[in-house]
Amino acid sequence: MNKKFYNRDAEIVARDLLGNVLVREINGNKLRARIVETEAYYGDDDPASRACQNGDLRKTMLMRSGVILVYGIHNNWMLNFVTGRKGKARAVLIRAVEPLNFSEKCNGPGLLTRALKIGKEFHKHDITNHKEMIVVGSKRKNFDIGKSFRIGVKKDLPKKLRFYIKGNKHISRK
DNA sequence: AGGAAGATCTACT
DNA sequence: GTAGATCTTCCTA
Repeated sequence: MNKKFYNRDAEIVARDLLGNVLVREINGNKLRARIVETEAYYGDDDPASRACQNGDLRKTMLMRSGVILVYGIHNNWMLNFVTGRKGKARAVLIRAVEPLNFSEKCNGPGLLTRALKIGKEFHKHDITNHKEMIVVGSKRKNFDIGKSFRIGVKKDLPKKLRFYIKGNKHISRK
């Protein structure tokens, strides 16, 4: 997926990311995983996002779209992509993926980063131009998209910002 | 320097 | 269903 793909509102990118394939290359081995669950995060006026505070996370969310943002919480790393126009503070969280050519469980944001060995090293790197991790488009998009409120957040916005592939067995929750 | 909060996961009841 | 582990980041003094 090119930069133009990410250069839209977080909600749109989150929805369009479903079904695409995340390719993680480790020592020449390619692990492929289909994205099945995402969430959109905003900076300003989003009480769930730490980017509504000052700090490195907010700064990163203000960077150009396509930047990888890795956020650590409770001994887990969260994988995000910065979206929207520069200066907008928006990002999409990858909450769950479906393993295609390996077997570790990826039905949760912390689990997938562990299975794919994604850590702080990727913070601020570029997902549209990276040797070890990219997202490739998929034509197989004949599925229904489900919507819900975000999971695990203390204070959510009054809007459904979580998207998932309906009926998929690898989403973190129904 | 210290502390609290946080977008989680696992295990046990 | 509930509790506890465990770590990074940000805020305050």
